[in-house]
Amino acid sequence: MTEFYDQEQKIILQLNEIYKQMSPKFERCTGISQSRLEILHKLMKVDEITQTALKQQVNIDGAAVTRHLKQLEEKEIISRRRNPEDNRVTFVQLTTEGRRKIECYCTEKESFISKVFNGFSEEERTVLSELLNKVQNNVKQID
Amino acid sequence: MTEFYDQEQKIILQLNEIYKQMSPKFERCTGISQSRLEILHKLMKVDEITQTALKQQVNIDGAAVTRHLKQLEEKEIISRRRNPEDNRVTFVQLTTEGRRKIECYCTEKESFISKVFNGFSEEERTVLSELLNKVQNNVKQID
DNA sequence: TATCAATGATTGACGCATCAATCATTGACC
DNA sequence: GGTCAATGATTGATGCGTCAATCATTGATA
Repeated sequence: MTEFYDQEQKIILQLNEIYKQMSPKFERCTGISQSRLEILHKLMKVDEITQTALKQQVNIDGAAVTRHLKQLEEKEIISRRRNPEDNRVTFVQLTTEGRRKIECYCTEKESFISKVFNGFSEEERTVLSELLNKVQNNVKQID
Repeated sequence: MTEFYDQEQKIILQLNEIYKQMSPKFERCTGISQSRLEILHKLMKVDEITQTALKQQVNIDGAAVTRHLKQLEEKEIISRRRNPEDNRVTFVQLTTEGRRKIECYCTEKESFISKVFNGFSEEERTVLSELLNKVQNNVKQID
Protein backbone atom coordinates (compact mmCIF):
# COMPACT_ATOMS: atom_id res chain seq x y z
CA MET A 1 0.00 0.00 0.00
CA THR A 2 2.71 2.44 0.99
CA GLU A 3 4.31 4.40 -1.76
CA PHE A 4 7.73 3.40 -0.41
CA TYR A 5 7.13 -0.23 -1.02
CA ASP A 6 9.65 -0.51 -3.82
CA GLN A 7 12.40 0.93 -1.71
CA GLU A 8 11.59 -1.36 1.17
CA GLN A 9 11.45 -4.35 -1.07
CA LYS A 10 14.84 -3.44 -2.45
CA ILE A 11 16.36 -3.35 1.01
CA ILE A 12 15.01 -6.78 1.80
CA LEU A 13 16.53 -8.01 -1.41
CA GLN A 14 19.85 -6.42 -0.52
CA LEU A 15 19.85 -8.06 2.88
CA ASN A 16 19.23 -11.43 1.32
CA GLU A 17 21.83 -10.99 -1.36
CA ILE A 18 24.47 -9.87 1.07
CA TYR A 19 23.85 -12.92 3.16
CA LYS A 20 23.88 -15.26 0.20
CA GLN A 21 27.02 -13.77 -1.27
CA MET A 22 28.89 -13.34 1.95
CA SER A 23 28.36 -16.76 3.51
CA PRO A 24 30.09 -18.86 0.88
CA LYS A 25 32.91 -16.37 0.52
CA PHE A 26 33.40 -16.27 4.24
CA GLU A 27 33.71 -20.00 4.26
CA ARG A 28 36.18 -20.10 1.41
CA CYS A 29 38.33 -17.36 2.90
CA THR A 30 38.42 -18.58 6.45
CA GLY A 31 38.15 -22.32 5.87
CA ILE A 32 35.20 -22.71 8.22
CA SER A 33 31.51 -21.91 8.18
CA GLN A 34 30.19 -18.87 9.98
CA SER A 35 27.99 -20.88 12.33
CA ARG A 36 30.72 -23.23 13.29
CA LEU A 37 33.19 -20.45 13.88
CA GLU A 38 30.62 -18.67 15.96
CA ILE A 39 30.31 -21.72 18.14
CA LEU A 40 34.05 -21.93 18.52
CA HIS A 41 34.26 -18.24 19.21
CA LYS A 42 31.86 -18.59 22.11
CA LEU A 43 33.81 -21.54 23.41
CA MET A 44 37.02 -19.57 23.28
CA LYS A 45 35.69 -17.02 25.69
CA VAL A 46 34.91 -19.53 28.41
CA ASP A 47 36.47 -22.54 30.00
CA GLU A 48 33.49 -24.83 29.86
CA ILE A 49 29.90 -24.26 28.86
CA THR A 50 26.67 -26.18 28.86
CA GLN A 51 25.39 -27.31 25.50
CA THR A 52 22.08 -25.60 26.15
CA ALA A 53 23.75 -22.32 27.03
CA LEU A 54 25.84 -22.58 23.89
CA LYS A 55 22.75 -23.18 21.80
CA GLN A 56 21.14 -20.06 23.20
CA GLN A 57 24.19 -17.94 22.62
CA VAL A 58 24.63 -18.83 18.98
CA ASN A 59 20.90 -18.92 18.49
CA ILE A 60 20.61 -21.99 16.34
CA ASP A 61 18.54 -25.10 16.76
CA GLY A 62 19.67 -27.67 19.29
CA ALA A 63 19.74 -30.35 16.63
CA ALA A 64 22.19 -28.30 14.60
CA VAL A 65 24.36 -27.71 17.62
CA THR A 66 24.50 -31.41 18.38
CA ARG A 67 25.63 -32.15 14.85
CA HIS A 68 28.26 -29.44 14.80
CA LEU A 69 29.68 -30.59 18.09
CA LYS A 70 29.70 -34.19 16.98
CA GLN A 71 31.91 -33.33 14.04
CA LEU A 72 34.10 -31.00 16.03
CA GLU A 73 34.56 -33.76 18.55
CA GLU A 74 35.65 -36.19 15.86
CA LYS A 75 38.27 -33.71 14.75
CA GLU A 76 39.31 -33.37 18.37
CA ILE A 77 38.73 -29.65 18.39
CA ILE A 78 36.34 -29.87 21.30
CA SER A 79 35.64 -32.36 24.04
CA ARG A 80 32.46 -33.07 25.93
CA ARG A 81 31.63 -34.59 29.26
CA ARG A 82 28.45 -35.16 31.23
CA ASN A 83 27.66 -33.11 34.25
CA PRO A 84 28.10 -35.60 37.10
CA GLU A 85 25.49 -33.74 39.12
CA ASP A 86 22.92 -33.96 36.35
CA ASN A 87 23.50 -36.52 33.69
CA ARG A 88 21.19 -34.82 31.27
CA VAL A 89 23.42 -31.86 30.66
CA THR A 90 26.72 -32.01 28.87
CA PHE A 91 29.63 -29.62 29.15
CA VAL A 92 31.55 -28.52 26.09
CA GLN A 93 35.13 -27.39 26.05
CA LEU A 94 37.83 -26.60 23.53
CA THR A 95 40.83 -28.92 23.45
CA THR A 96 44.19 -27.20 23.60
CA GLU A 97 44.78 -28.24 20.02
CA GLY A 98 41.40 -26.75 19.12
CA ARG A 99 42.15 -23.55 20.88
CA ARG A 100 45.32 -23.22 18.85
CA LYS A 101 43.60 -23.82 15.53
CA ILE A 102 40.95 -21.23 16.15
CA GLU A 103 43.54 -18.51 16.37
CA CYS A 104 44.15 -18.98 12.65
CA TYR A 105 40.47 -18.98 11.81
CA CYS A 106 40.01 -15.77 13.74
CA THR A 107 42.86 -14.07 11.94
CA GLU A 108 41.32 -14.99 8.61
CA LYS A 109 37.96 -13.82 9.80
CA GLU A 110 39.36 -10.49 10.85
CA SER A 111 40.94 -9.99 7.46
CA PHE A 112 37.70 -10.96 5.76
CA ILE A 113 35.63 -8.58 7.79
CA SER A 114 37.95 -5.68 7.21
CA LYS A 115 37.44 -6.21 3.48
CA VAL A 116 33.69 -6.09 3.92
CA PHE A 117 33.92 -2.67 5.52
CA ASN A 118 36.58 -1.29 3.26
CA GLY A 119 36.07 2.45 2.86
CA PHE A 120 33.58 2.81 5.69
CA SER A 121 33.92 5.65 8.13
CA GLU A 122 33.23 5.09 11.79
CA GLU A 123 30.16 7.26 11.43
CA GLU A 124 28.85 5.08 8.63
CA ARG A 125 29.39 1.92 10.59
CA THR A 126 27.58 3.37 13.55
CA VAL A 127 24.62 4.47 11.48
CA LEU A 128 24.43 1.14 9.71
CA SER A 129 24.52 -0.76 12.95
CA GLU A 130 21.76 1.37 14.43
CA LEU A 131 19.52 1.00 11.42
CA LEU A 132 20.06 -2.74 11.35
CA ASN A 133 19.23 -2.84 14.99
CA LYS A 134 15.99 -1.09 14.27
CA VAL A 135 15.17 -3.59 11.54
CA GLN A 136 16.01 -6.44 13.85
CA ASN A 137 13.69 -5.17 16.54
CA ASN A 138 10.87 -4.87 14.07
CA VAL A 139 11.45 -8.38 12.81
CA LYS A 140 11.51 -9.65 16.36
CA GLN A 141 8.02 -8.30 16.89
CA ILE A 142 6.46 -9.93 13.87
CA ASP A 143 4.03 -12.79 14.66
CA MET B 1 44.06 -5.31 13.42
CA THR B 2 41.76 -2.30 13.17
CA GLU B 3 40.48 -0.86 16.38
CA PHE B 4 36.94 -0.94 14.96
CA TYR B 5 36.92 -4.67 14.62
CA ASP B 6 34.33 -5.23 17.30
CA GLN B 7 31.90 -2.88 15.68
CA GLU B 8 32.38 -4.49 12.29
CA GLN B 9 31.98 -7.92 13.72
CA LYS B 10 28.76 -6.85 15.36
CA ILE B 11 27.34 -5.65 12.06
CA ILE B 12 28.14 -8.96 10.40
CA LEU B 13 26.37 -10.68 13.24
CA GLN B 14 23.38 -8.41 12.85
CA LEU B 15 23.18 -9.13 9.14
CA ASN B 16 23.20 -12.83 9.80
CA GLU B 17 20.67 -12.67 12.54
CA ILE B 18 18.29 -10.57 10.54
CA TYR B 19 18.45 -13.06 7.74
CA LYS B 20 17.98 -16.03 10.02
CA GLN B 21 15.10 -14.46 11.87
CA MET B 22 13.38 -12.95 8.91
CA SER B 23 13.37 -15.90 6.52
CA PRO B 24 11.27 -18.29 8.56
CA LYS B 25 8.89 -15.55 9.59
CA PHE B 26 8.51 -14.45 6.03
CA GLU B 27 7.59 -17.96 5.07
CA ARG B 28 5.08 -18.37 7.86
CA CYS B 29 3.43 -15.03 7.16
CA THR B 30 3.22 -15.29 3.40
CA GLY B 31 2.87 -19.04 3.02
CA ILE B 32 5.76 -19.31 0.58
CA SER B 33 9.54 -19.17 0.74
CA GLN B 34 11.36 -16.03 -0.27
CA SER B 35 13.25 -17.69 -3.09
CA ARG B 36 10.18 -19.25 -4.55
CA LEU B 37 8.23 -16.05 -4.36
CA GLU B 38 11.10 -14.22 -5.98
CA ILE B 39 10.95 -16.63 -8.86
CA LEU B 40 7.23 -16.13 -9.23
CA HIS B 41 7.63 -12.40 -8.94
CA LYS B 42 10.00 -12.37 -11.88
CA LEU B 43 7.63 -14.52 -13.86
CA MET B 44 4.79 -12.17 -13.13
CA LYS B 45 6.55 -9.33 -14.85
CA VAL B 46 6.97 -11.15 -18.13
CA ASP B 47 4.98 -13.35 -20.41
CA GLU B 48 7.55 -16.05 -20.92
CA ILE B 49 11.16 -16.34 -19.89
CA THR B 50 14.05 -18.68 -20.46
CA GLN B 51 15.06 -20.83 -17.54
CA THR B 52 18.62 -19.57 -17.78
CA ALA B 53 17.51 -15.96 -17.74
CA LEU B 54 15.36 -16.69 -14.75
CA LYS B 55 18.24 -18.29 -12.96
CA GLN B 56 20.38 -15.22 -13.52
CA GLN B 57 17.70 -12.85 -12.35
CA VAL B 58 17.02 -14.57 -9.07
CA ASN B 59 20.68 -15.38 -8.69
CA ILE B 60 20.42 -18.89 -7.39
CA ASP B 61 21.96 -22.08 -8.64
CA GLY B 62 20.50 -23.71 -11.74
CA ALA B 63 19.93 -26.92 -9.88
CA ALA B 64 17.80 -25.13 -7.33
CA VAL B 65 15.83 -23.41 -10.06
CA THR B 66 15.12 -26.72 -11.75
CA ARG B 67 13.82 -28.17 -8.50
CA HIS B 68 11.64 -25.18 -7.69
CA LEU B 69 10.13 -25.19 -11.15
CA LYS B 70 9.52 -28.91 -11.01
CA GLN B 71 7.39 -28.50 -7.91
CA LEU B 72 5.65 -25.40 -9.17
CA GLU B 73 4.81 -27.30 -12.32
CA GLU B 74 3.30 -30.15 -10.34
CA LYS B 75 1.08 -27.67 -8.56
CA GLU B 76 0.18 -26.22 -11.93
CA ILE B 77 1.36 -22.77 -10.99
CA ILE B 78 3.74 -22.59 -13.91
CA SER B 79 4.09 -24.38 -17.22
CA ARG B 80 7.15 -25.08 -19.29
CA ARG B 81 7.83 -25.79 -22.92
CA ARG B 82 10.89 -26.35 -25.02
CA ASN B 83 12.06 -23.73 -27.45
CA PRO B 84 11.29 -25.28 -30.83
CA GLU B 85 14.22 -23.42 -32.34
CA ASP B 86 16.64 -24.77 -29.79
CA ASN B 87 15.60 -27.81 -27.87
CA ARG B 88 18.13 -27.18 -25.14
CA VAL B 89 16.38 -24.14 -23.75
CA THR B 90 13.06 -24.21 -21.97
CA PHE B 91 10.57 -21.41 -21.57
CA VAL B 92 8.79 -20.84 -18.29
CA GLN B 93 5.43 -19.20 -17.89
CA LEU B 94 2.85 -18.66 -15.19
CA THR B 95 -0.47 -20.40 -15.64
CA THR B 96 -3.51 -18.19 -15.27
CA GLU B 97 -4.33 -20.03 -12.08
CA GLY B 98 -0.77 -19.39 -10.89
CA ARG B 99 -0.98 -15.74 -11.73
CA ARG B 100 -4.09 -15.47 -9.63
CA LYS B 101 -2.55 -17.17 -6.62
CA ILE B 102 0.50 -14.97 -6.60
CA GLU B 103 -1.61 -11.90 -6.05
CA CYS B 104 -2.35 -13.20 -2.56
CA TYR B 105 1.26 -14.01 -1.82
CA CYS B 106 2.27 -10.52 -2.89
CA THR B 107 -0.30 -8.90 -0.66
CA GLU B 108 1.01 -10.88 2.29
CA LYS B 109 4.53 -9.99 1.35
CA GLU B 110 3.71 -6.33 1.21
CA SER B 111 2.17 -6.44 4.65
CA PHE B 112 5.17 -8.33 5.97
CA ILE B 113 7.66 -5.87 4.56
CA SER B 114 5.82 -2.88 5.90
CA LYS B 115 6.15 -4.40 9.37
CA VAL B 116 9.87 -4.78 8.91
CA PHE B 117 10.22 -1.07 8.22
CA ASN B 118 7.78 0.11 10.79
CA GLY B 119 8.88 3.48 12.13
CA PHE B 120 11.45 4.15 9.42
CA SER B 121 11.60 7.54 7.77
CA GLU B 122 12.27 7.80 4.07
CA GLU B 123 15.64 9.28 4.92
CA GLU B 124 16.54 6.29 7.04
CA ARG B 125 15.53 3.85 4.36
CA THR B 126 17.61 5.68 1.82
CA VAL B 127 20.66 5.76 4.04
CA LEU B 128 20.26 2.10 4.92
CA SER B 129 19.95 1.11 1.31
CA GLU B 130 23.04 3.06 0.36
CA LEU B 131 25.12 1.60 3.13
CA LEU B 132 23.99 -1.90 2.28
CA ASN B 133 24.88 -1.22 -1.29
CA LYS B 134 28.35 -0.25 -0.23
CA VAL B 135 28.69 -3.44 1.76
CA GLN B 136 27.45 -5.45 -1.15
CA ASN B 137 30.00 -3.95 -3.50
CA ASN B 138 32.78 -4.72 -1.10
CA VAL B 139 31.61 -8.30 -0.74
CA LYS B 140 31.43 -8.63 -4.48
CA GLN B 141 35.09 -7.78 -4.75
CA ILE B 142 36.29 -10.32 -2.26
CA ASP B 143 38.24 -13.24 -3.81
C1' DT C 1 8.29 -45.94 46.21
C1' DA C 2 5.73 -45.49 41.87
C1' DT C 3 4.23 -42.10 38.65
C1' DC C 4 4.60 -38.38 35.82
C1' DA C 5 5.86 -33.95 33.89
C1' DA C 6 9.90 -31.23 32.68
C1' DT C 7 14.39 -30.89 30.82
C1' DG C 8 18.44 -31.82 27.76
C1' DA C 9 20.28 -34.25 23.95
C1' DT C 10 19.76 -36.92 20.01
C1' DT C 11 17.76 -38.70 15.74
C1' DG C 12 14.84 -38.71 11.55
C1' DA C 13 12.43 -36.42 7.93
C1' DC C 14 12.39 -32.52 5.31
C1' DG C 15 13.54 -27.93 2.76
C1' DC C 16 16.71 -25.39 0.24
C1' DA C 17 21.16 -24.16 -1.29
C1' DT C 18 25.75 -25.55 -3.41
C1' DC C 19 29.07 -28.09 -6.56
C1' DA C 20 30.28 -31.75 -9.65
C1' DA C 21 28.94 -35.01 -12.99
C1' DT C 22 25.97 -36.29 -16.65
C1' DC C 23 22.89 -36.02 -20.68
C1' DA C 24 20.86 -33.91 -24.87
C1' DT C 25 21.20 -30.61 -28.25
C1' DT C 26 23.44 -27.43 -31.14
C1' DG C 27 26.69 -25.32 -34.26
C1' DA C 28 31.30 -24.87 -36.01
C1' DC C 29 34.91 -26.86 -38.40
C1' DC C 30 37.69 -30.68 -40.72
C1' DG D 1 28.65 -36.08 -42.94
C1' DG D 2 31.43 -36.93 -38.56
C1' DT D 3 33.74 -34.90 -34.56
C1' DC D 4 33.94 -32.00 -30.88
C1' DA D 5 33.41 -28.07 -27.83
C1' DA D 6 29.83 -25.16 -25.87
C1' DT D 7 25.41 -24.61 -23.85
C1' DG D 8 21.22 -25.67 -21.06
C1' DA D 9 18.94 -28.67 -17.97
C1' DT D 10 18.95 -32.32 -14.84
C1' DT D 11 20.53 -35.46 -11.20
C1' DG D 12 23.34 -37.03 -7.20
C1' DA D 13 26.03 -36.08 -3.18
C1' DT D 14 26.65 -33.04 0.49
C1' DG D 15 26.04 -29.19 4.04
C1' DC D 16 23.31 -26.77 7.12
C1' DG D 17 19.11 -25.37 9.07
C1' DT D 18 14.25 -26.41 10.84
C1' DC D 19 10.57 -29.10 13.39
C1' DA D 20 8.73 -33.23 15.47
C1' DA D 21 9.48 -37.45 17.79
C1' DT D 22 12.16 -40.04 20.91
C1' DC D 23 15.19 -41.32 24.78
C1' DA D 24 17.40 -40.74 29.33
C1' DT D 25 17.51 -38.41 33.46
C1' DT D 26 15.69 -35.77 37.10
C1' DG D 27 12.68 -34.03 40.66
C1' DA D 28 8.18 -33.33 42.49
C1' DT D 29 4.20 -35.41 44.20
C1' DA D 30 0.61 -38.81 45.44
